[in-house]
Amino acid sequence: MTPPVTVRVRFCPSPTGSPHVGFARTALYNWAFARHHGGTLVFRIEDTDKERSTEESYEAMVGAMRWLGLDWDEGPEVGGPHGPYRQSERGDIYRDVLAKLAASSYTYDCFCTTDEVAARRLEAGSKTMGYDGFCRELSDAQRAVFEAEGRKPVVRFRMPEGSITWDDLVRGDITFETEHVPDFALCRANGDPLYTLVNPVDDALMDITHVLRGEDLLSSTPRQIPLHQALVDLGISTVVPRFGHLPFVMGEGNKKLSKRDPQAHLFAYRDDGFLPEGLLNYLALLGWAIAADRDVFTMDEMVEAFDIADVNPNPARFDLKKAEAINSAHMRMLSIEDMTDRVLPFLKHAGVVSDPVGDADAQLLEQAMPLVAERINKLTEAVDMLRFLFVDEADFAVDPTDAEKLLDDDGKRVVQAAYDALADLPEWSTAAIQEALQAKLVEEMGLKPRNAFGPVRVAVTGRRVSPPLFESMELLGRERSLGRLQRALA
RNA sequence: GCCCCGUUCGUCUAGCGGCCCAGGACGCUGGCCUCUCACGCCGGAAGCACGGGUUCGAAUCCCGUACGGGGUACCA
Repeated sequence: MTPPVTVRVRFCPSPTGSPHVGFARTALYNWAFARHHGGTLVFRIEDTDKERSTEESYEAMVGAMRWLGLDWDEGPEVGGPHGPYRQSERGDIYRDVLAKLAASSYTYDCFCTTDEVAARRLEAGSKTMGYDGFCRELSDAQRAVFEAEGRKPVVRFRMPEGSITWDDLVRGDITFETEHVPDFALCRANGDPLYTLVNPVDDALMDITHVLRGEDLLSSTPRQIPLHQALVDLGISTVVPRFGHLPFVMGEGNKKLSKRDPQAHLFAYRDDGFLPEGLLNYLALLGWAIAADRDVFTMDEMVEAFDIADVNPNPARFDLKKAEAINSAHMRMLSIEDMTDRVLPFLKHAGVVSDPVGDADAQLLEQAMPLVAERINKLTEAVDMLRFLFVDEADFAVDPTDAEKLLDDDGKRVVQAAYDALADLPEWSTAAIQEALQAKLVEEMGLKPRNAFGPVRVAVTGRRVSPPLFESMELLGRERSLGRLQRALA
């Protein structure tokens, strides 16, 4: 199933709150679909809900897309021929479309209050919820009565008779009987347009060909298709887009990942040291597979292989462990230079190096990164791994728990022996250090390697977990290394 | 209540009628490697929700049931 070459998709979050992982997954699939087909990705901001939309959230949405590296062809900051791309700036457009719709009686004014509708339903014992069409065929006289009462109408779409069927890109044929789809409101009584109007209208006006969105919007599709058809009929647009409804990303338990869930926040992963490409790769796996026996891939590879028809319709649970494992695979794909660049902000933030970083520290970092690159799974892990190299001697501290475990009396004897072996070492190199310690601690004292080097490691790096010991000591230098050994004996 | 969607190892998935007494990954687990950690390598346990059909043959198609999810707003 090859879509036309003129693929145009959109990603249109509402700027309410902080972007979450579902946001990223939907953005990713739209992006991959657009790129795969050489199409256009429109980034639109759905901020018609003035109560909940915030500028801060808008900035976060744009920032999230930038961090993820998902670029868009039309939208905020890049413009485009169908702007503006924030719905709060498109009021005139919606008013105009609403007027055209009303003139062709696709819509009607409805004066009912929510309470009245509910009361009628109760009385009739009706099984269907939603609006009952009371104002569909209002006479001028009835209308006049309502207006005399000072009522302001909402505008409702007149749902056609029959059924609505579409071939969902993810799920295949889906049919709704329109008797189960009540006439819905397109704008508030005060004239403010609602999502129900604005979303399909913008898709139509922006020539969107494929709508890929969350499963939660599936039941709004039977309302949107007739509206699109009305817009085509009125010459406002030319085609009804195709729809594809993506499965949810679920959290713990079996609930859709909600914004209140701490695990849901996208920036939490950024701050935790995830690589955007690692997170994206993991998110892609939640509903799509590149091959039967493979799950680590680059975004280029995803673009090449992505087919919306392969997307799995059932909801997927977010698994942090696997996300970390995938991220770790991407960490190992990074060059040392690249990883260094990405680790640097975390080192600065933790105060391990100054900002901007000094020449000496930069050089030390360059030498140290190869030692840690293979043993960290997230960028943040470099901080604890490297701190001992950069810290001032006065501020150097040994982890109390590790000290208690390894720097007991036996441990101190080992450290003393290590000091003796190294004090007069003619050449301070990894090989020489290793040779000297090996000879003294292992061969002479008969210690097992892990028991020999453990106490030394804690004394020198401050932790039981560190980069390789001998290399670390070389980088630290003779004076600081010996100083720390001595300090551990105190 | 009504409408819609979904259901393969604990989790994410491959599978689109015979290649499957179901493959991969994460996790778990036994071992190897090893100066810690991490990486890497070898092995193991673990799954087609249930019941009917259709068919020579079903994880794959159809129908029910159960369970899960979504919608049912002058939110998006």
